[in-house]
Amino acid sequence: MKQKLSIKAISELSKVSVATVSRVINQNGRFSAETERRVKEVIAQYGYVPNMLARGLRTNQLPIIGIIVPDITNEFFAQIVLDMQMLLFDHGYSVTICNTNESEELERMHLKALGSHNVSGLVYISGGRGIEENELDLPVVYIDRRPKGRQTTRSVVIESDNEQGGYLATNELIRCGCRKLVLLIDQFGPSSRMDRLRGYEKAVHESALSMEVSLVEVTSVSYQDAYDGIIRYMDAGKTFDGIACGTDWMAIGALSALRERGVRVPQDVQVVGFDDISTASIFAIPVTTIRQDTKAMASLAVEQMMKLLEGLPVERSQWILPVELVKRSTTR
Amino acid sequence: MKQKLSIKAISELSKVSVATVSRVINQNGRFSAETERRVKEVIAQYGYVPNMLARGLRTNQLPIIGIIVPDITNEFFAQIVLDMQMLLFDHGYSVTICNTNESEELERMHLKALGSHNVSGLVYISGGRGIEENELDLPVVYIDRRPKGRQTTRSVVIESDNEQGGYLATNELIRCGCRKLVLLIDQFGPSSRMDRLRGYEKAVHESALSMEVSLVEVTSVSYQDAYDGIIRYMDAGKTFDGIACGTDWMAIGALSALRERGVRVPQDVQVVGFDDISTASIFAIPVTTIRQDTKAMASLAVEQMMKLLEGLPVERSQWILPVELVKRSTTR
DNA sequence: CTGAAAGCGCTAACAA
DNA sequence: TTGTTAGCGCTTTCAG
Repeated sequence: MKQKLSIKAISELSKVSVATVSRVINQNGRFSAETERRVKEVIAQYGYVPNMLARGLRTNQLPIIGIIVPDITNEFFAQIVLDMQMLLFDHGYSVTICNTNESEELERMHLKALGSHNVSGLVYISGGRGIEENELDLPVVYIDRRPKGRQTTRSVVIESDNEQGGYLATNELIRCGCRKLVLLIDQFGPSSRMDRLRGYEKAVHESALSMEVSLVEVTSVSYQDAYDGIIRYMDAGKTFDGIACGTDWMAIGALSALRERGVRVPQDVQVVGFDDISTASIFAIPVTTIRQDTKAMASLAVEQMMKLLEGLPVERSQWILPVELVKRSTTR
Repeated sequence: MKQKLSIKAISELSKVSVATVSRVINQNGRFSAETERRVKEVIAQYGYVPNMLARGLRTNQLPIIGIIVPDITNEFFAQIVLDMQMLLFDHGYSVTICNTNESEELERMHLKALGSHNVSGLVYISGGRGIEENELDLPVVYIDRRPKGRQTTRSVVIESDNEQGGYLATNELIRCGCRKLVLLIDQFGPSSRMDRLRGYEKAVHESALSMEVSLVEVTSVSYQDAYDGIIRYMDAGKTFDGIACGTDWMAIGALSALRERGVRVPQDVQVVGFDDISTASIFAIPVTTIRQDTKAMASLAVEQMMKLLEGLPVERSQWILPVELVKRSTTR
């Protein structure tokens, strides 16, 4: 097996001290052009790769970013994770994924593990309690959620304009003639969902029409819970003509429930989702939804993370990205 | 900020040597019950967490498993990754995800990075060239692909019974009356797709009917490529009455193409997918497909990985998991 | 500009 | 049963 070389081996091969090799590798300190050339040559020739553990032990950190996410199976999250992973890789960082399944217990344990691995930074995607001041002194980028407590100094929040999204969604329904709205959300409700709610209400308020609005709260953002929730709601004899959903999968669950009960969409009831995952566009009735710009979120997240890592000032600690209504067939 | 304690601090606090603390933590060597109690108490009280980097530097490995996957955005892969991450976590391992985007270049670079981080093992999900003998001396579990070269000693292959899957798919089409089949696959074709092809052929052969079979090769397993492929095929004037697809997203792309051209499913053309991702079940026409048991794959993968890590013998180096036909509405 | 040497936190001989 | 100590491979003073 290809024996791994140490910096010592390289130093001997290139007739300089390990200190100098280290300097060349990290491009700090001084060294002559000639030395640099020789060292680099040896490194290239033998395919030397520095041992990150040893380096990490000295510097107290590894070029790894921990990503904490509720469920990588959710396309919306997966998309962000994918993009971040690729971008971070270009900066020389690896990522380690921690699925929390929305469990705070698991989150805490993951946090501990990440700490013991001396990761350089953390990305929190949606949900969870967030990191507390002084718990782990790391740069943190929050995506799609605001931490509960006060925001720590070395952290940045990135989210879509959820309020505007909620507003656009509700507005679309109202504009298309809905007067009895259902807001379908999960009861867990991180900040992003709360913001959407505010947008819903703002739109209703602004319309100045006599509207009826009710909240249907379900356990999770899953297809199944949404489906069950709407079935139950209908079976309780409630009527409505529009549903604004917290996520696309919820919208799809709701649509399935409506189909199950023979309700026509968009004639009898209109529906708007949120996120714009690919399934939304190819569903039986392509779903009108609010698109979040996952690519922009990922690249902004990485950009800000790099600044935090380098100790550079960040322009702002909260970023709000625009959203967009994608009109398809579940609204008239 | 909560100062991180070292093993030395713990040893002083509990009035024993660092060696003893290490013994207690790793539960090896000998120590009295009383000592153990005291050390454990101190550890618990101060919330001490061992520094994995230092440990890794000594032992030459970190409790991290690298997962190499083409695209985490694909639900089929995401599901396996999610389950493995959870299971591995229970064994004290973290995972780091490497998206290769099907690029061998990226794969090679990831491999290098993983090596420099001294990961304990590797999981290869679908695609890529695989690890070569003596390239990196690690336990490797391959899922949904067989390595190209000779299988290294410390490796295990886990895959669905793809041939049987192909057979079931084609058989279903034939049984439902199809006589002019299209096999829609991606030209990249890792081993799994080749096996499916063999299954397709076997079914055709066995039927002893006069069948017409043609291959439509597309660039990738994406929705769009499948859609384009079928549109192009139809526009070239070709006719057919059944399509067996390499993946569910391909099936969904094909179905969209058929709808676009006004072809009725399953009356005029019948379609079978592969994988059984959730979108398949809620598509406009719920897709008949071959279900792969991702949960079983993930848990078997982790189980085998643990054996390899512990140097235990593995019962077998190749595992083939059963698949299942899920009949829905794209076949009669 | 370069080298010698200390030490990051831990494990594993080797002694006691 | 426990303690002492030598590194693992690297970075980083401190001298030269």
